[in-house]
Amino acid sequence: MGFDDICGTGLALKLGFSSTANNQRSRKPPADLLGKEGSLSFEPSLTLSLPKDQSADHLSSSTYSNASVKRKRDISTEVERVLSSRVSDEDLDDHVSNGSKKLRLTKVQSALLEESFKQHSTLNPKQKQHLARKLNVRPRQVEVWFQNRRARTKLKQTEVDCEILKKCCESLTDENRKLYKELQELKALKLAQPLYRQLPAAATLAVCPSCERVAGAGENAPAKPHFYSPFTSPSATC
DNA sequence: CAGGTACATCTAGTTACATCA
DNA sequence: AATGATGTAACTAGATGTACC
Repeated sequence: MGFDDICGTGLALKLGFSSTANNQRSRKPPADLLGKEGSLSFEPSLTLSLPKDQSADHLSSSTYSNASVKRKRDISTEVERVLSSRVSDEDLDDHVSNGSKKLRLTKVQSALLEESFKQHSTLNPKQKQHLARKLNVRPRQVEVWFQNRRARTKLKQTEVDCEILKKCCESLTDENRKLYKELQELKALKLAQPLYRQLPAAATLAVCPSCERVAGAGENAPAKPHFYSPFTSPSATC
C-alpha cells in the first residue's frame, strides 16, 4: 500500500474505521491493517502504536458509538500527525507538510474546479485524474470538492424554490382574500334585493368550492350554501 | 440466469478547521 | 487578543450500480 492510497481516500477510510471508497459491505477494519497489540501498520516503514483501548478488538467493533467515533478521530489525527512528517520528507503534499490540518484551495484551483463544474457536475475517473494532475491535488480531493459543490448547488436551488413557493403562497392567499371579500359583497347585495326571493329555486343554487356539491336546493341541501373563508381551512366546511 | 461479493461513487448529514468581522 | 459566525474541506453511513465469479 502506498502513501497515496492512505491519504487519497482519507486516513480513517484506509485504516478501516469506515469505508466509503473501500468496502461498503464489510465495516470491519481489514485484518491486514490491524497489527498485533493495538498497533496499526500501513507500510513496513511506518507503525503507529496505540493505547490498549484503541486496539484491534476495539476498532473491529461492528457499531461505532459517538465515543468511539471521537477516539477514532483522535487516532486519525495522530496518524496524520505522524504521517505528515513523513510526507514532508517525500515532498508529496504541501498542505500536510506545513502542518495545516485542512487544505484550502487556492483561488486558481477553485476557479479551475468551478470552470470544470460548469461543464459537467460529475466526473468520470479519467476526468478526475486529469483535473487532479492539473491542479496538483489528490484525485480524492477533486472528488470531495465535486461532491460538496453539488450539495451546495442543490441547497441553493432549494432556497430559490422555497422563495418561489413562498411568493406563490402569498399571492394565492391575497387572491383568496379578494375573492372572499367580493363574495361577501355579493351576498350582501343579494339580501338587499327583495325581488331576489321571488326568483326560481334554480337561480339560487350555489356550489361549495371544497366539495363541489350543489347547495341551496333539493331535499338534502343544507339550510344555506356554505362558503369557505380564506382564513379557515376549506376542509372545515364540508 | 440468479445470487453473492467487491468495488466505486453517489447523497445527506455531520464534523472540524480556517478565516473574517 | 478573544470570540462567534460563516464557509468549506473532509468525513461517515447508507444506498445504488456495475463487474465478476
